[in-house]
Amino acid sequence: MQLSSEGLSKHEAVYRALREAIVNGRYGPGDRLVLSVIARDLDVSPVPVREAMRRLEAESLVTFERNVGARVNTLDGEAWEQLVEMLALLDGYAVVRAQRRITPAALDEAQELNDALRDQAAGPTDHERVMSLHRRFHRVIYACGDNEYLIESLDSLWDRIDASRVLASEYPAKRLASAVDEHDDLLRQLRARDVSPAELERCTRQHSLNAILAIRGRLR
Amino acid sequence: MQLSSEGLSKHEAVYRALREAIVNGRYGPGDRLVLSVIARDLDVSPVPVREAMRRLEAESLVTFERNVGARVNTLDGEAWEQLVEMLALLDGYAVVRAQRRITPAALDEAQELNDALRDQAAGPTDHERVMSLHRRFHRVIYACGDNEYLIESLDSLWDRIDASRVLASEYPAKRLASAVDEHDDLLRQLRARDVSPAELERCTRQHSLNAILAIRGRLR
DNA sequence: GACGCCGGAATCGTATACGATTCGTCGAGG
DNA sequence: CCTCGACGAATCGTATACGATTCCGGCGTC
Repeated sequence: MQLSSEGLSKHEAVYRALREAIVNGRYGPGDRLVLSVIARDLDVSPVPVREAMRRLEAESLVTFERNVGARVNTLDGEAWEQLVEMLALLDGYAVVRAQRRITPAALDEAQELNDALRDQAAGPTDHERVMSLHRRFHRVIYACGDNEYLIESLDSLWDRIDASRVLASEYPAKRLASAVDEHDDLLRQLRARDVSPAELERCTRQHSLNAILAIRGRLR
Repeated sequence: MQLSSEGLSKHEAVYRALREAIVNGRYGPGDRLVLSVIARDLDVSPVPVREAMRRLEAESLVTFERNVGARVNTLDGEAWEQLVEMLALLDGYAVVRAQRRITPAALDEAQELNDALRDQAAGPTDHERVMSLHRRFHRVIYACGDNEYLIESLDSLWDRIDASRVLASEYPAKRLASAVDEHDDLLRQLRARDVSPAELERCTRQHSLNAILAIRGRLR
């Protein structure tokens, strides 16, 4: 692991490095995060590492056990579903907010990302790329919603979901194909501008909840 | 300030003490949190205090400025409205989840809290008590929703809103009276069980958004 | 052979120490 | 009297040190 050493304080650099490693799966659920090891790896003292880990703890990415140490958080099936349910809620609302504000440029960008996603669905699955495209697609729309806290919460939720590795390991190719179609529908609705907000929200929520249905039963 | 010294690690105790002080307004928005001062106050070294503050930072209750120090977060009018808008979203959903699960006991408890709130609305306003009753009312309902992350997020949102002191200083007595009536309506709807979830959600959302309307203009 | 106890290694939690940065103030020069 | 610079106090950020707790493996006993 390496520190991006651009005038950041060390705890900040450690924080970013650890977070990135957890969200991208280089540390998986249940993995131990030993202070002294990480400190040696990154060539800092344990103090800033502890600060970084406290922040990660507050974000529910890691869990501390007193006098034992920290581990990357693990989600059981139920917890995972509850998280995605919240994602569905926030995402649905973000889309409604975006409905009135979205620009043609943003619509085009989202369309491109979804087209790229469709290509991925056709070929052999590169999970990392799929997850990245998928998130970027949704994030383009969130950005139009123009509510900083909403975006922040959505990012945090996505990070926790990514960190759980459930999507990376259990997302069926078949579901991806459906998701791409649902994205197209969503963009159509946003372009048309004649869909009622309530209907748009209901529909978008369902899109997220479909991920639960597609994966339910695969966990545990 | 004092530490509740029950087998907690020191950073945990400091964290709770600081958080409580911020949410209850003993530290107000913009107040400085000087490490060495707090450490001396609580009779610990600065190290655990820093850990506690990093957690508070991650929860957006305080903001650090490098080499300068930490302050209790300040919300401008727009940020405050965005937060309450998110509260409306989550709260509305929590109520819908609670609709199917709520017990007569919970309904009674909520009714008692709202009755107490009505008493407060009549007499001279004790803001702290009003805020406490109000939160407890909503929390009883959240608990029935049975989604741990939803509850966690709602608590975190309420803490940020309380910490901003906007409600404590700007909530009009008139609005409190209306809110009490809306609470009664909500309980009626929950008891009746014949309201559609969509309608219940719309209605509950509006209840939270009314707080924005009541306060808009008073800020800044 | 199974069980429990003991001791050392690993790791955490906190205190202390100290260099680095910022901010305010005071004095000199204009 | 105002402006600018320099110095000192306050505060932060990080390293190091060390006691406390937990974990684990080996040894003795039954």
